[in-house]
Amino acid sequence: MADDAGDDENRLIAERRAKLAAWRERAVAFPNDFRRDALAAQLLTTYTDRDAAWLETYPVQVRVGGRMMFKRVMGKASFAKIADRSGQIQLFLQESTLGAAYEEFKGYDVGDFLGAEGSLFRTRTGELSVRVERLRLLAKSLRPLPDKWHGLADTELRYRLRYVDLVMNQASREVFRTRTRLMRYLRDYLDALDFMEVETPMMQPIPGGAAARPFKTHHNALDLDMYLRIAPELYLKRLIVGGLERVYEINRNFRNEGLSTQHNPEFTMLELYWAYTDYNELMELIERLLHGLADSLLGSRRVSYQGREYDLAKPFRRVTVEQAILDHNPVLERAHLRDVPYLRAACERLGIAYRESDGAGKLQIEIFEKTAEHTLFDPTFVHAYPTEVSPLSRTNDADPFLTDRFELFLAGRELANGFSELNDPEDQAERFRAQVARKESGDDEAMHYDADYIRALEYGMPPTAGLGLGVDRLVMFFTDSASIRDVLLFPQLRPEG
RNA sequence: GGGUCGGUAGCUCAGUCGGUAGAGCAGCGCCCUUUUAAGGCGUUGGUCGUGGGUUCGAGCCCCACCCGACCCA
Repeated sequence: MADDAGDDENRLIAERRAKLAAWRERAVAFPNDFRRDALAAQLLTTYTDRDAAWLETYPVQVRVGGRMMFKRVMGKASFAKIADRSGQIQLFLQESTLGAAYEEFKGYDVGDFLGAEGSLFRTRTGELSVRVERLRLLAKSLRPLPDKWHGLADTELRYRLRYVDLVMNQASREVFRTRTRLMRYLRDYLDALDFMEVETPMMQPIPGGAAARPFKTHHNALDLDMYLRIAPELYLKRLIVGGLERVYEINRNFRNEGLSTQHNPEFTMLELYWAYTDYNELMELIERLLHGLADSLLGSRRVSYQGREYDLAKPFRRVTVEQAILDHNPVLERAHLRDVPYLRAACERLGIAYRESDGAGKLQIEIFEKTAEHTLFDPTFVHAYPTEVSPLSRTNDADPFLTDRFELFLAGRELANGFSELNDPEDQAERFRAQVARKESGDDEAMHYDADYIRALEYGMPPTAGLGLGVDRLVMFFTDSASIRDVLLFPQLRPEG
């Protein structure tokens, strides 16, 4: 195997290889004819109330299998524990019943996969165990597992050797179980509201739907440059044009940006589009959704995250962008919040770099992000976003400087972004042209002009509201994880040196 | 990109003032038929992240780089 070229073929591995080579001489080394009839946790639960006497009177024969996590040889009898997907159960092995197989067992290593058949009993200390009558080696492990007491603690190794992390760390397995349950809940919730789950292109000729730098790739047969999507938004709204009315997609987006505890180049978003509603209804939807998630995942609406208590049962606070800026910048005056020179001066005081082409809306958002965003711990809907930074959002009827848009902040981070959709094709075309102008002035996160999307809008899109929700951040919150890498099975890391 | 901290045996970690690289677990050998981080006796195992430098002598001091964690931009 390629991975062994120059690998640390140390003595521990060499010893196990020698055992495997010897084992191949006298048996099918990797058999696949053993079948289990029970799981560890299932047995522990089922017989929890059965004492030693009962188990002697009514023998229960079981076949269990799993990875040996523990091995203790005491002369002519031994204990071992095997782990299956449900948990661990102890095996008790005796030379007197196993004969030659007992000698073989003494050569097995922690990490090996075993299949065992026998009857349940309780040890002197009351632990439910299997008195093994037949034992088989199902698969040899060549590499030693980490210390059984300390486990795998090194953060880097936990990410790089996730398979070992999952073997050793119950807490890690639990995070990913919760992640799966959370995604299941999102789907069930939306399906019950008659939403339709769809899949749209991840490879796009024009990357759209967000302000971000894309990954670029190339299709050879078409000789076409393509991009990994930064958002599915423009495709999902084409489906609203097509009459599907309620659609959602849960899948990966790709953004060619830095790595951090909050950012992975590929991350999971839920986007949903809901015709004949507006952004106010989305805020209500997301509040109910978070209630349901808390109830379902934790059984409580009080959530402890990174040492801080959150009460999701309280109504989420609502504040406009401009009010949030004023709250955190007492020196600024409302009357001047849309004056470009005034805002530029404020940016300079705050050490915020800006472009000549930045208007009042863009400058406002820069100030908001620098001064207010990280302070928004309790769930907070910030709404009334400037039109300038919301090229896909519907303009507010009363104040065209603003759009009908909100973002939800939780634990000092953006969690969701929603708005009433811009379904006026002429307004949208104008917004795209403004984005292209920004791009030409050097903003490489500005959007492209998507002519097919304009064409779709020209066929007519019903009034609609749309929401994007960062699933990884949601999982972080509900699993009390500090880093996005803790909730991704295989986070992006630099290649091994 | 900047700052702080870290990288020593398979794993978890010590390593004093610069003076022969250590422990526990795992492994190997022996003893042990109800263990619970079992116990007893013995024992193997090191590119001290990488490359330079200073020094009689570097895990330790200096420089550069690699990888990671955290904070900041």
